[in-house]
Amino acid sequence: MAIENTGTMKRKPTHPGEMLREDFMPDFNLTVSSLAQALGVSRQSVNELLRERRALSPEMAIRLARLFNNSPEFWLNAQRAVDLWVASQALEKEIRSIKPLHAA
Amino acid sequence: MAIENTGTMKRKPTHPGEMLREDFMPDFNLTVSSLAQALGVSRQSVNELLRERRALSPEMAIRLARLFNNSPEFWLNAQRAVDLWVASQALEKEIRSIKPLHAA
DNA sequence: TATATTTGTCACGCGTCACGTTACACTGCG
DNA sequence: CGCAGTGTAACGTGACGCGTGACAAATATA
Repeated sequence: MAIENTGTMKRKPTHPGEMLREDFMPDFNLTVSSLAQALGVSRQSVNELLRERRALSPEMAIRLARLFNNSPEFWLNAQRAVDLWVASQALEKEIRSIKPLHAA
Repeated sequence: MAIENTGTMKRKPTHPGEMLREDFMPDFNLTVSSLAQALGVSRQSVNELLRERRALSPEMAIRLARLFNNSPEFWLNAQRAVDLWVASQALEKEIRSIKPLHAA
């Protein structure tokens, strides 16, 4: 059963850049440059991703999944958790004014 | 078990706007205007979403989930499938040059 | 030690995109 | 006839992913 944590999470979820930096790059003996080259993107794209300055795009998810033999969904799940957390923080107040509907 | 279809899908997956237009709006007797008002966004945001001219943002997913009593993930799953499909089309050629790694 | 290569990071500009505002026809309904 | 509500097109804005070029520091090579 997947954990469907609907914005009620207390702490900011793990950014995909952290997973890359802490787990994948050490395990595969990769530097920023070698990873960028292996993915076919610029070093800056990888660099800013690792520093968590940008989000993981669907395109990047496909590249990573291909390189590390896992699914794009694996990477996008992590990114989505962050996006949802950030968005829920921003909407925290306004969301209360949206009143749930019941089917007609 | 969730269907993890990693970009090998033949047809373009269902856009969240179509789900809104075909299922939710009829079931809840909503117009573009009334839906926009209920969500607290402009009519154009809803309109362009329905016409599948823009993607469903995390913020919009939270609003929809609140209104219809389901999860943001429900909406973002649909959007992600579309994003992944589009991205995989664009990378179809280039992706082959990325060679999968094996753990060191 | 001196030179050359590689490393991580910054600054800049480009294209794309979600969003709000405004404005335009087209309907019904009194 | 007006008048309110419908769906949609055009415009500007801010945010963001990306590549290019440049830089200092670290590492390798002679």
